[in-house]
Amino acid sequence: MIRAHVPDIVVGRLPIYLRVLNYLLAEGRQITSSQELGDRLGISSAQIRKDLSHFGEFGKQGTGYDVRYLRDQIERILHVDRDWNVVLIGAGDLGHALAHYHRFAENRFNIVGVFDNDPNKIGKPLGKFVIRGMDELEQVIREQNVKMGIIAVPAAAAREVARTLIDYGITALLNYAPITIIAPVGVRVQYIDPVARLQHMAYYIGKENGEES
Amino acid sequence: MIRAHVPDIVVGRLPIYLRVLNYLLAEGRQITSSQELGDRLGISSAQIRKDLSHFGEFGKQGTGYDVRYLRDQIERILHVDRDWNVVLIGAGDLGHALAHYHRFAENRFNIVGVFDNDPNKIGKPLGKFVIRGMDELEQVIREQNVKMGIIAVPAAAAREVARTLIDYGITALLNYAPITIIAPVGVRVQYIDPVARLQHMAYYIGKENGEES
DNA sequence: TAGATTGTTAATCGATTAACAATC
DNA sequence: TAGATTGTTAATCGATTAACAATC
Repeated sequence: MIRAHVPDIVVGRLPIYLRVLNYLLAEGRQITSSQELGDRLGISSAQIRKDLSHFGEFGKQGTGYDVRYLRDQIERILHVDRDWNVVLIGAGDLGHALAHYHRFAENRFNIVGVFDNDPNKIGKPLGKFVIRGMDELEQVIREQNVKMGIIAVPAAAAREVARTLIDYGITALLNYAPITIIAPVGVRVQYIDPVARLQHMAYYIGKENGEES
Repeated sequence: MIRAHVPDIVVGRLPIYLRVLNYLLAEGRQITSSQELGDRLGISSAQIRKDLSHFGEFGKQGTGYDVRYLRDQIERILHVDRDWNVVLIGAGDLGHALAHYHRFAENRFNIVGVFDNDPNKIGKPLGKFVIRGMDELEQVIREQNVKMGIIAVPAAAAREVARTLIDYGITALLNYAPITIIAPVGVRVQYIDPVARLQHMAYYIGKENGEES
């Protein structure tokens, strides 16, 4: 049965399923089960079966799932069975690490340009890239049909960068700056904030050290 | 009224509230409201009031919240009104960026050591640190009362690193490697996976480009 | 006082889990 | 066939929202 509307939280788990399936494949496994996947991910088998049921039927009763088939299906569902071009804005330390991060290309997210507004950086090499000025951004986005952008600039510049990217047609933003981006409908934003994650965990550690909140 | 049990999802939003309160403070604002906070964060004012109600009463009817007071209270609740020592494992590109990431120290998360198992890296400088061997890890954790660890090693090494950190008494892991860590109770794990985030968004972009799932 | 906004309750909405018929 | 595991239903659990009395 195919879904009317898939909860976003379910979509967000598919990349994790994809990852564990790729590991199973690398181990040479041909068949798996919702139980095994759940054990590896620390979630219930029921949740995995329920999540998958939003998209179709992928297993066989009594047997389980063909690892490669399920992997391929999830890639198709997520639309990651193709290349995606991505622009990276910000050529500081973070931009440097992201420009070198091999997992993007391994997963078919191809960075097609690194941009910065610092005249001292423009024209300089960064890994296999040459840092470009923001004046070239629109052209690259349009010519390479870029839909995804990574924001790796300081907080003070991030809102303006987001606005520019959206103006130029970007509809998915991965934002490393510690600001909330209020985007128009049709534009997705995901946040990466390691400080917020540490703060989240600090709540629990502090508690266990015997203090009330 | 003080809570029996605060949902984890509520705790996870406190760092975001903290962030916007700090921005308001930097703008010189003295008073705010759940409405204003919600507008800035793209969530409902009701949710903010409900979230805060798990921890006490922080506002005044008819007036709103004192920005500084609420900020201080949330810092106290999250236990981020103090320094936390953190170890960083992995001195590759990612470790390099993290070692330079000023927001950790600005938010009182102090990296007290950078570790790697590569003999060619051990002893080399990395920003203000000197890369140390894994044999020094236990001593640093115990002497500096470290409870938090950041994992920035390749996937193949990450599980073993996590196990070691937990053995040495770490109870909060920020994991950048694309693996799931099954940790014992009392140990928290947070994940940073930019590829998973891009894949999550690819689902929606692909759809809008006119394809079924 | 009049106006505004909180804190809280109750209703709604949504996600997870348990259980099991279907079936490989 | 017997055993195993899926896909799905219904029940449970939890989170969000709406509404408003309390009150500054």
